[in-house]
Amino acid sequence: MAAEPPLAAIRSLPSWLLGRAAARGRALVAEALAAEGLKMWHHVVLSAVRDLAPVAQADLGRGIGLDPKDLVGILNDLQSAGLVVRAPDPRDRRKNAVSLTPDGGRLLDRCEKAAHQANDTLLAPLSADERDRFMDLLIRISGTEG
Amino acid sequence: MAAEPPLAAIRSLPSWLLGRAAARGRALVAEALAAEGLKMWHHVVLSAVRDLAPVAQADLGRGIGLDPKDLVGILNDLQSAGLVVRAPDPRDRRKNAVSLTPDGGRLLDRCEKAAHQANDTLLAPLSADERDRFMDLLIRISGTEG
DNA sequence: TCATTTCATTGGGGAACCCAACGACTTTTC
DNA sequence: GAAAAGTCGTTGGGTTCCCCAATGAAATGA
Repeated sequence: MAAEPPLAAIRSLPSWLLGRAAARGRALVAEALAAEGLKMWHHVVLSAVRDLAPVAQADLGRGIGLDPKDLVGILNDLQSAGLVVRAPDPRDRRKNAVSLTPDGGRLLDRCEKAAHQANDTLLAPLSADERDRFMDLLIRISGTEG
Repeated sequence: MAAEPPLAAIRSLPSWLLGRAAARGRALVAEALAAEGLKMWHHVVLSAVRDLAPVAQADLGRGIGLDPKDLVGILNDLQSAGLVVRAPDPRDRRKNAVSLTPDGGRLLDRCEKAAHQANDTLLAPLSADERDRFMDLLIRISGTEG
């Protein structure tokens, strides 16, 4: 029963540390993407569209865990900027087939570079070996592999 | 250059996984604390007050990284519920000396139990050894040790 | 004395997250 | 082939977290 330093009760909670680390990561990535004029979700959607195109909005949202409501706004932004196109799906007229434009592909490349740099900064305190280990643990905790 | 599975570009970003894991942790803790009628920040402030009392609001906010503006609202809630008291500091009349009431202490105990259970659920996929390792890495990434 | 700083408080706001309901359209089922 | 049930994109609402600017009161240092 050693005397705990002040604030240890909160600071030693995994959920607390996770929140702080995530906030730091978010801030670093947001700062990096701001140079391209994009938010985090713009980048995420852009990347998912490249991987899945042509894809319906509902499938897109499910793939990245984004609410359909919020996806509408993101796609409006991306389409206005000419990074993405929505085309009616002839096989199912309820659907929009979302695809990447050449401009969107180029911007995505730059975003990925920026995001990777931000993540390098985030993980700077860790060795390469520790980063691998960290990612492995993170994947198992995040519930992403379902 | 093995073909990456779809969505790997985003899902393999540490900042992305960190965000998902933190969201899961937040949800688990929020659910646990809801049984006591408290939000995450109520619990955090309550815990910090116990460790630091009597403490000025500004010091409290700095200790847990909470904006002074938001701290006002949290303390209003806690004081209305009789969990915390604000007393003018005779040595510096600008300050409010915040302290815990007996009720606040009892509720905090219950909150800590609930929060620990939620964190056990969060870390359930990890062995005890891996949890220690994960926490160590997390501390170094979160920028909390400054 | 007076300039600077810190205090608690009020104001506003951006961004991530989630839920309910709608018209248009599809598929299923009788 | 018509009604039922489900899905699509969209619009509406809402909560939580995180940060900045400005105020009046009070302390501090020159």
